[in-house]
Amino acid sequence: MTTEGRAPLGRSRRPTIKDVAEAAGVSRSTVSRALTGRGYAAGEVRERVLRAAAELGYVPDAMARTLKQQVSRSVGVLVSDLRNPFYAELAAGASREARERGYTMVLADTSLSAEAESEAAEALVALRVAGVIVTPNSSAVSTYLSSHGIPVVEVDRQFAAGSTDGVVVGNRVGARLATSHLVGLGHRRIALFIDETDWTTGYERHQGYLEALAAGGLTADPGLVVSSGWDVADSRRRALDMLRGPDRPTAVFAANNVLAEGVWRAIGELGLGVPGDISLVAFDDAPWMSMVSPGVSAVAQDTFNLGATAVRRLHERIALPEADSVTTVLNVRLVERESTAHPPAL
Amino acid sequence: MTTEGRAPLGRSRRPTIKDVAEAAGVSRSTVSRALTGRGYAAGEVRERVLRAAAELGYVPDAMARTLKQQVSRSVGVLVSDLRNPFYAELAAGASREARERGYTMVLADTSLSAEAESEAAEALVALRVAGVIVTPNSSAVSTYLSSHGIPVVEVDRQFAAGSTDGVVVGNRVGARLATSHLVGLGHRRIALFIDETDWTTGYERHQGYLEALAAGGLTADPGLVVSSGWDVADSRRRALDMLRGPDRPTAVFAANNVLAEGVWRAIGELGLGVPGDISLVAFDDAPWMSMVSPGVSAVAQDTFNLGATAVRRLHERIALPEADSVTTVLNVRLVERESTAHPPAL
DNA sequence: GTCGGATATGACATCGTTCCCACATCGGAT
DNA sequence: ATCCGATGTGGGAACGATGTCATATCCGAC
Repeated sequence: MTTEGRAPLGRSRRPTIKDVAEAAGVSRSTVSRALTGRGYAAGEVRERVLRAAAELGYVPDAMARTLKQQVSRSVGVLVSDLRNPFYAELAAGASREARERGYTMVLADTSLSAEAESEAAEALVALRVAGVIVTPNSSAVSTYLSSHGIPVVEVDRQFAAGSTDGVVVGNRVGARLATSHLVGLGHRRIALFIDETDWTTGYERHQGYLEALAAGGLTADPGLVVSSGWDVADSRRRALDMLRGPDRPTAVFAANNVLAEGVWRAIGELGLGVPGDISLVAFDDAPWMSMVSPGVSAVAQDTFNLGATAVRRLHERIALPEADSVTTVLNVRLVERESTAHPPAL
Repeated sequence: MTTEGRAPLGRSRRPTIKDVAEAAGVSRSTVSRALTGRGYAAGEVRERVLRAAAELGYVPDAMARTLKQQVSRSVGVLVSDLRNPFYAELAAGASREARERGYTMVLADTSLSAEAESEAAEALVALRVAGVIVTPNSSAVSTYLSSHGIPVVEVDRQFAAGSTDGVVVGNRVGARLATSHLVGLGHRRIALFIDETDWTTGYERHQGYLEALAAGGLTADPGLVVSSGWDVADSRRRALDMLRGPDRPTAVFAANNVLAEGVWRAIGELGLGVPGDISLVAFDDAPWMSMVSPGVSAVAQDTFNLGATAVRRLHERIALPEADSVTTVLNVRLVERESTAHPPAL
C-alpha cells in the first residue's frame, strides 16, 4: 500500500517492462532478452531480471507484443450453438488443443445467424487472431476472413472446399452405414429426417441414405424425406404428422441429434414402441441416446477430436500459409443399441 | 492483384489508419475522429473517410487501440468442463450477453485442474481483459486476478465471497426442496450423493439436505451420505455398492447432473424400478432427464441466465470498480417428473 | 480593423513491447 | 601496441491507434 518512488505508482498500475528494468538496474532491451530468451543475457543478469519480474508480478502485455511482432497467439472459434452438445464438445476439443499449442481461444456462439457470424468475424479481424476455426453458416465468413489474410479451417461442414482447409466426418459413409443397417434388418419404408441439404453435411447424409436404399434394391420415396426446421419443436411436429399419417414408415433415420430428439419425443407421445413399432437411428451420438431405454442406435463421430484436429490443422496452416488446402475426413462408426430391430410383421 | 503506389503494398498487408488517411487525403487524426465519432469531422470529410475505409476494407486494430486506451473490450470466461451441459449452457449465456454488450469472449476450459486454471488466468492477465468470470476450482484465481486489478465474478460457486462478486443459485433452498419432496412422499432413508463439500455448492446442498431431514423429523444417517468422485464412473460404482448393500435407501438425492447420471446407470444395471423400488431426484436439470423414462425429477437452475447474469454483473463492476461486492442468488425450482413416488410398502 | 468564438484539421507524443543497430569491454593472437 | 571476434548491453525506432494541443480559417460583432 505504500507509494513508492516519484511516479504515481499509487494504488496499482500494472508493472511494465520498464519497471522491471529499473528494479533490476538494466535496460528494457536487456529485460526483453532475458525474459524471451532471444539474444544475449549474461547468467547473473538474467537471474536478476527474472527475480525482479517475479517480485513485481510482471506479466508481459500481449497486446503490445502482438502489435510489435504482428503475430498473435490467439485463435478464433466460431460455433453455431453451444447448447447443442455437438458444438460444446467440439469447442472443448478445440480448447484443449489450443491450450496445448499455446494459443488462447476467442470463442463466439453465432446462434446459427449469419449476422452474428459476420459480427464475430469482424471482431476476430480486429483482434488480429492468428487463425479461425468455424462451423460456417454461409460461405461469407471464410471468404471474408481469407480476404483479410486470416487462415481459416471449416469444421463439420464446408462452404469453401478447395480454397480453405476443412475437417469433417464421413457423412456419406455414416449415413449409408445407418441406412444399410435398417435395410439389412428388413425395413423397406425408411424415413429420413433432415434439416437442410444445402450444407455439405445435409447433402452428404442425404446421398448416403439414397445410396444405401439403392444398394438394398429399394426405390426412394420422396414422401419419406422430411425437411424439418433446425429445432426440436419443429422436428417433433413433423414427426407427429408423419407417424400419425397413413402408411407410416417402419424406421426413421434422423440426420442429427436435434432431429433425433424431436422424433424420439414424438414417438413417445404417440405411445409407439421402439423398436417394436418403429426403429430409430441417429447421426451424431448425443449423451441422452445412451441414457434412454431402449438406447438409440447412432452414428458416432469423435466430436472432441473434430475440434482438436481442426486446431491442429489451423496450426499447420499458420506455419505454411501457402500450402495447398486440405480436407481431413474423420471416420465414424455405427453404435448399435436397442432402438433398431426387424420391422413389425404385417 | 496490381501493386499500387511505391510502398510494397504488394500481395496483402492489412490496411492501417494511415492508408485510409492517404486514400481520403486527410490526416490520421481526422480519420480517427471521423470513424470513432469523437471530435470534429466535417460532413463532407467524414463521408470521404468512411468511403475510403469501406473501400479498403479497413478494420481498426483492437490491439493498438487497447494499448493506447488501456482498456480492452474482451472478457475472459473460465469454465471447468465444456462437455458438461451445465458449463456449456453457462458459457452460451455468457457468450450471448457478452456479444450484446460489445465484448468479445476469451474462453478456456480449465478441466477442473488448478494448474490449467492458473495458466489460463495468466494468459488473461497478459491479454489485459476487462474482466473475468470464472467457475473457480480454488481461491487462487480470484486472488491472482484481483491482485492484477482485473475485476472478477465468481459463478456457480464462491471462494472469495465478500471480496469479489458472485452469481450463484439457491443451493440450500434447492436441496431442501428436493429432499423435502422425498420426505413428503414418505421416504425415511434418503441417500445423498455428493462430490465435495468444500466448495460452496456442495456445502450448501449438503446443508439443505440436512435441514430438510431435520424439518421432517428424521435423523441424518452419515452412512447415507456418499462422497463420490467427480465423474460418472465413480458415482456409478458407489451407487452400485450402496444399492447392492443391505438396508438400501428408498430414495436418492444426487447433488448434480453427473452424479445423477452415475446413479441412474447403476439403477438401470441392477434392474431396479424407478420410482417403484427407488426414487431419484437430482440437482441440476440436464437434458437427458426429460428424455428418459421415467423422467427424472430435478431442481432446475436457469444456467443460461447464470452465465448471462454474471457478464452483466461484470459489466457493472467494470464501470464501478470501487463499489461494494455483491452476490446475486438466482432462484431454482423443482421440476417434478416421474422418478419420485411413495416408498415401496414394507 | 481587430477581437473572439466556433468550426475544423494536423503534428506529435504516447501506450508496452521488440529488435536492429551501435557501442563497450575483454582476452588472446598477431 | 593493435586488431579481432566474442560477449554483453543500451538507445531508439518502430508497430497502429488515440487524443491533446496548437493552429488555421471563417464569420459576425464591436
